[in-house]
Amino acid sequence: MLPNPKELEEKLDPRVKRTRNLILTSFESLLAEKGFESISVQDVTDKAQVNRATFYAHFPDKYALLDYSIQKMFMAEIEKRTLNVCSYSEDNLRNLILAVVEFLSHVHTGCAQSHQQFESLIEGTIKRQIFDLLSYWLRKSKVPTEIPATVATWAIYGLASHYSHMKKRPALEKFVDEAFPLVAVNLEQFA
Amino acid sequence: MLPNPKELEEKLDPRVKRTRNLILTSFESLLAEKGFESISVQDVTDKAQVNRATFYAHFPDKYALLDYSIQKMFMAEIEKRTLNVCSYSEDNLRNLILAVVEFLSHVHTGCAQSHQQFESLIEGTIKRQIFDLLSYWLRKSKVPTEIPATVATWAIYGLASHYSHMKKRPALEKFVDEAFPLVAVNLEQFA
DNA sequence: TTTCAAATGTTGAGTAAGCAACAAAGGAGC
DNA sequence: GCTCCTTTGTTGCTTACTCAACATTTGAAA
Repeated sequence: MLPNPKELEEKLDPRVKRTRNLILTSFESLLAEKGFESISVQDVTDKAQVNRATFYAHFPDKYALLDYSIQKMFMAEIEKRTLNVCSYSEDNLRNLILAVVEFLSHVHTGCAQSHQQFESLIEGTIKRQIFDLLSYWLRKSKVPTEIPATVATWAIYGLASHYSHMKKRPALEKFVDEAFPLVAVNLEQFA
Repeated sequence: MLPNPKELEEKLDPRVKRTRNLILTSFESLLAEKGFESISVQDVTDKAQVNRATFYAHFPDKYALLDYSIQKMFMAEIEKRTLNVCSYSEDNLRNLILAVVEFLSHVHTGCAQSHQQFESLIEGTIKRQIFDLLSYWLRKSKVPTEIPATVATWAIYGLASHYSHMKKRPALEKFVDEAFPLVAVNLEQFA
């Protein structure tokens, strides 16, 4: 179920793809300039050179746009490591942790401001993505995966959030090496 | 009459502006890769991500597109020097010669191949632009300007063409200094 | 508190772009 | 000559985008 959104969006009307990209690009460049809350739909459509009514034809509001944007960026991080076309293994799990950490760090450096509101929106979106990915990895399992996937999801996000907020960040590799076993233990039955 | 095409095109439907820009950008990047004759309308619309039928809604054929492209690029060169909002003076004339020389040189370096066919299409377009500009410069004259403007137009283009085809080009300033009086003499009655 | 400007969503009618299918015109190779 | 394939323009129908106008909501200043 997971590795296919590509096919879907490639069959979209070219105008739709173009418009969404214009909106997305505009939004991401605005995020680099100022805080999410101070960005208006006007701002986005002005910079994208798209009519405001068109925006609402694609997104219910700017929160949906943030969600969409986060999803796309995170997915890119996942696909870069081909974690979207595989199953559970310790190695993949380690890479997933790395991906989440790098993604969150990237968000914190790339966005002008990130208030609590903003961060928790991201948190929800990313945790959903992680959970879906883990569920996909464990899809062949004969035992229920919901609980272990949930635990792992929260643990991974928590680790990444912690790391990206640390004042003195340790080396990435070292940090992941230390944290990894604590997550892996919850999933070792699927290895 | 001359300095206003801006206003006109700023009132265009945003979709039209967007589409024309996509087509134009695609075309200019293709010109940098291969010869004009070997570029098909397909090539242009593929790279522009625009439907082929849409192309024909904007341009009769690829020759019209070339014309449009040359006009825009040349106009940019003219506007950069604010030669579109002034009247005849020796100084402006010198700058015009410089602009044409630089434009033609730019074309010869920026385009992959330029056959005779291609060059004469450009020649026609540019000469029309030069002539219109000179006519605009002389618009307040009480005597007929057609003949002198024609002579100057051909002279200027000829100089630029000559320069941009030279094997060993002399310094630009030196060349223009030498050529300038020969053109100016035809227009000195308007100074 | 009141006021006022700015942002949010929504609507209906007009216009541009996409698409598939077509006839016709080269151009390359046999 | 012929075939085959590509490119060229064109068309009718569908879908997406634009625009102006509207009623609400929000937030900041008076």
